[in-house]
Amino acid sequence: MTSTMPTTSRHYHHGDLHQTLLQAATDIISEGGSASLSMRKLADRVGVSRTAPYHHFKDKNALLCAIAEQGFKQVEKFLEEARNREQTEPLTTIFTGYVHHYIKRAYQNREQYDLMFGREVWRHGSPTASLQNISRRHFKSWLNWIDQLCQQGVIRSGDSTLRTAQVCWATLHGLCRLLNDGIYTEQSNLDEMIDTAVEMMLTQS
Amino acid sequence: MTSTMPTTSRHYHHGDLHQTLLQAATDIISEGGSASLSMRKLADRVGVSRTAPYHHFKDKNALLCAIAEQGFKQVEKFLEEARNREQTEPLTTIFTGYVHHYIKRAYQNREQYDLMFGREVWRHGSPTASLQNISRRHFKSWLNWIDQLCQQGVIRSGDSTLRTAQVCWATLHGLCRLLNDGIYTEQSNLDEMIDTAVEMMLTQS
DNA sequence: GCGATATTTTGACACTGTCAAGATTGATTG
DNA sequence: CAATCAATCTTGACAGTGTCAAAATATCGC
Repeated sequence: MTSTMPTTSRHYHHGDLHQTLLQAATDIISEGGSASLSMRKLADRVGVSRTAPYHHFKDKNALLCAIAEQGFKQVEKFLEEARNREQTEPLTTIFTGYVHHYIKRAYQNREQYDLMFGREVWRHGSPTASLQNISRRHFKSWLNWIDQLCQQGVIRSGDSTLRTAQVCWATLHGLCRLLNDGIYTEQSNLDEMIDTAVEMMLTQS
Repeated sequence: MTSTMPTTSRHYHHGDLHQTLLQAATDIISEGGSASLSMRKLADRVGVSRTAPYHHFKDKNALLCAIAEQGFKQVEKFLEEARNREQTEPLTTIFTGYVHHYIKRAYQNREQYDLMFGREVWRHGSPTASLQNISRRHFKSWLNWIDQLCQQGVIRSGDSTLRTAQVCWATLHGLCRLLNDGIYTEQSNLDEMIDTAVEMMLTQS
């Protein structure tokens, strides 16, 4: 039945435990946060013994890093898609749309977002090499875009576009966190807030 | 010896365990985050038995809330002091100074800051009633100030000063988090970034 | 088929939060 | 001053946690 399994995936006993664990862990976390993820319960849910996951992820930390990594891949892909629309849509529209999307995605995947940028991995844990790489790569993409938008006069730039990119992203990030952490609970005004934030960045008042 | 102890503090067996616990817990957390705070180790360090703290704080959650609460008290006090200087200093200078101070304080007390605004308490835990109160009160103070600065033409206001206040604070918060969570590790450029952020908020370009 | 290797399991250890029940102490009241 | 009562603290216990070591099992290359 699984005899003609090709290419990439290994499937010794379980099929593809690595991928299964990743998916199940993401599900668990999306409900109760990374604190609610127990390696033992995870193994239980997937149907393997307590320590089986340790052959696919060195640590709980490594598992969390892998989840974060997936998030970066998705966001990076979306940024590319946005920039590919540069010929067909006005830049301001694209940028505004991207910001709206970014924040909403962060909200829909709060816990994953927290892993991507939170202290648990980056300060208390130890970010995987590959997580560090993809994270750096993604920020470079963002910087690249903001730089272009500054040159094209779309975004208010100060002395340094690097600083501008940092601050712009910090603003997005701040909004995400206030939403995700349950401080601004009313998402009814969310769109308004995002628009206000974007207006602060754009050149046109 | 402790016979003439007056006024506020109780001191049955220990002296003032409540306060001692709060202080010790703050110390522990400031090193390794709230995850590194174990109720048992805390009790141990203070020199009482494992469950003694539970007579002063219902939960680990309650203890964390108490720590967060102290943080709000300090920040609130500082905001008041800033506004009291309104006659003697230009408003722009005061505002800029406040922002710098706010972010630096957040960085110096990262873990406490995380408790004040993080998901651990606000979403996964259950914020104490008194924590909710002081937090709300503090945001009202901030809103009040921003409202005034908008009216005085210091800060760029959009349609709603409420939204402006939210976005301005989100920006501060975002910077704090990027710093605190170890994503922007170089604090050498911190002052520049803060200035860029402030410029984005001010009317004068 | 055989040996090497990847994968999974069982057992164990030290740790966690916190509940229940008992012991001790301090304040209060008669 | 003595007795009562409540506040405070301790000991014992339970179910959980992450993860290491060693043993068992399955799969692959030859």
